[in-house]
Amino acid sequence: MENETVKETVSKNFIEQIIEKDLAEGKYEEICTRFPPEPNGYLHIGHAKSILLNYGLAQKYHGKFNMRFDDTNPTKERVEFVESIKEDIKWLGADWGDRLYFASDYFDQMYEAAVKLIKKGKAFVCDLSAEEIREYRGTLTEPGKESPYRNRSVEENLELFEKMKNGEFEDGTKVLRAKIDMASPNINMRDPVIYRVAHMTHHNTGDKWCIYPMYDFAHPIEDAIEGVTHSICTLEFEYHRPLYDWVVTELEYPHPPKQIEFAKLYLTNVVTGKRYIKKLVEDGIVDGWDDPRLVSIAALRRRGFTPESIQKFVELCGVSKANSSVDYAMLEYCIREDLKMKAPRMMAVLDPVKLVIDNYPEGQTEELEVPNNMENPELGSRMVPFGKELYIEREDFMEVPVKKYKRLYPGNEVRLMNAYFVTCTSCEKDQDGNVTVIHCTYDPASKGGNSPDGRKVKGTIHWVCAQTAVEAECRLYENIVDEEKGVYNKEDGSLNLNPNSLTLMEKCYVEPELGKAQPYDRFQFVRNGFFCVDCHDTTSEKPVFNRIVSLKSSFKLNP
RNA sequence: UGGGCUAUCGCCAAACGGUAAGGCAACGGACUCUGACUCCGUCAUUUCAAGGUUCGAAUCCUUGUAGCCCAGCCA
Repeated sequence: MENETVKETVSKNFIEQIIEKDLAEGKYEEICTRFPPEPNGYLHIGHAKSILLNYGLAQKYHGKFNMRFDDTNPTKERVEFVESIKEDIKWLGADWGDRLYFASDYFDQMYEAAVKLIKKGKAFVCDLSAEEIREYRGTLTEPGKESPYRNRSVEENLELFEKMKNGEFEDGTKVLRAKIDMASPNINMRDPVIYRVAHMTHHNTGDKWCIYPMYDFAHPIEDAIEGVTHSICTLEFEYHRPLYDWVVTELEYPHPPKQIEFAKLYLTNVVTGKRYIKKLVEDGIVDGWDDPRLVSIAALRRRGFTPESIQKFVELCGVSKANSSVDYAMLEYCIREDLKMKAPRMMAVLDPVKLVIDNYPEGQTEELEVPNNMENPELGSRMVPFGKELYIEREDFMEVPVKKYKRLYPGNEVRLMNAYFVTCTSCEKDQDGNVTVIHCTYDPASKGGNSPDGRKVKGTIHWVCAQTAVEAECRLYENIVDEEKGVYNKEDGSLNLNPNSLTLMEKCYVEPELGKAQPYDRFQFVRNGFFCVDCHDTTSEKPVFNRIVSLKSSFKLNP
């Protein structure tokens, strides 16, 4: 509700500057952007940048945002992907309203556009094979040769193209090419193929067509038909822009759209890129497209990231034309920032060891009221059971403390969070020297976590009551930091390690309240990080928590 | 070696000829019932390099250097 216009003076990115200039010059009355994925895979964090950028621009300048499936190549596309893409975009918060389109719905218009080019003498049917076309194209340093079919008459081209459409030719035997310039230094302009024959069932148009337009021809037409004003795409299409412009010019669209390119988003230490994620999935290195170790939108969602955190992240990354790789720490910052006030702060012991309070009455239990989020009273409070035997984090006890250690060690007094002060008296160990039980005494006067005599303790540790604790499984994902060799080996194309290392903590104890948590519920586990209930393993008796992100710590137990 | 694009702190990224924003990370310190959070402080005399123009250059000019992209009937 509040319009805290503290709005930091965020500088405008270069696309916003272009749009504002166009608007100021009256070039367009209203802008229109679009997100045009090919339904050939799942969306990932990189797409989020494009989606949120296009959607955000439309919002900011009170324009329109189109959702369009660029489904011009049936060999790669599946309906399964169009559904997942729609779901992911909705989840991210981009609302296309009723502006959902399919490039395949424009096939008739594209066909007519091709006929128009033929009639203008700007396109011709070519009989060269794929290999021959490649040979004729020339190289990066040498100009190409003109196709022997380049000078067919308009009538012949028209007739041949119609026959292509009617299925009279086999796949690969004929293509329609734009007639531009075989000597152009820009290879994209060397009579590019704009229509190919492919006898294949399309997910949307079925068997109606056996010829399909190429991206370079189809895309500008799609944009023009929809009234897109700013067609924002990634850098690799920059060199295609002359062709984009050629198409809209030759087709004589009254208000041609304009292509603008920006740099893709890369994240350090993770696998971005549809191709590589796909490979990890297909090779069985991960469980599926939504394996929480991935950075696909589905995976981030399952891991527990919020749409808000991703919006914030994309906003923070900015938009430019410089290839760059954003530090994963930035994403972590965004999710911590978002969940800090929203998530209840609960107690869970991931690596438990038993703590016995020797002077606590045998058989006694009590319930303590604990605030759900000390910094956000709106989240209320809960009752947490307490008893003689508790579990605490193994890490919170050291028989021989290291310097500066302020948690539990023989003789030291600490606070059990929101409960009592306890002083460690001794510990029991097994034959291997592992601590099995820690003994302590408590100060009944310190109930609630403060001593009436005003004495202070240095450390506060978290705990769960052994008798009422719920067993759970926690999955810790640790991002690989300072790992310069990365995940993908460019030399041999191999993927040598997971984007995040995974540690399974199978015997965790959580407070009873957490046992009731539902999929997607998010919590901060005191001193451990932010966790989210996994949405998959609902069959399991034990709740499963995915760690979204750990908490920062300036104290290292093992330096 | 043809063409297109890009170079500003460890990582993103502003600055549009007027004297290098901001965020992340890092590092100090304060605070703390989470070694978290919060708070305060430090962090580019210099913008890939070298020349030049100018009272004045990250911005303009020259010449280099490095990286990315393009030779699919993929998008």
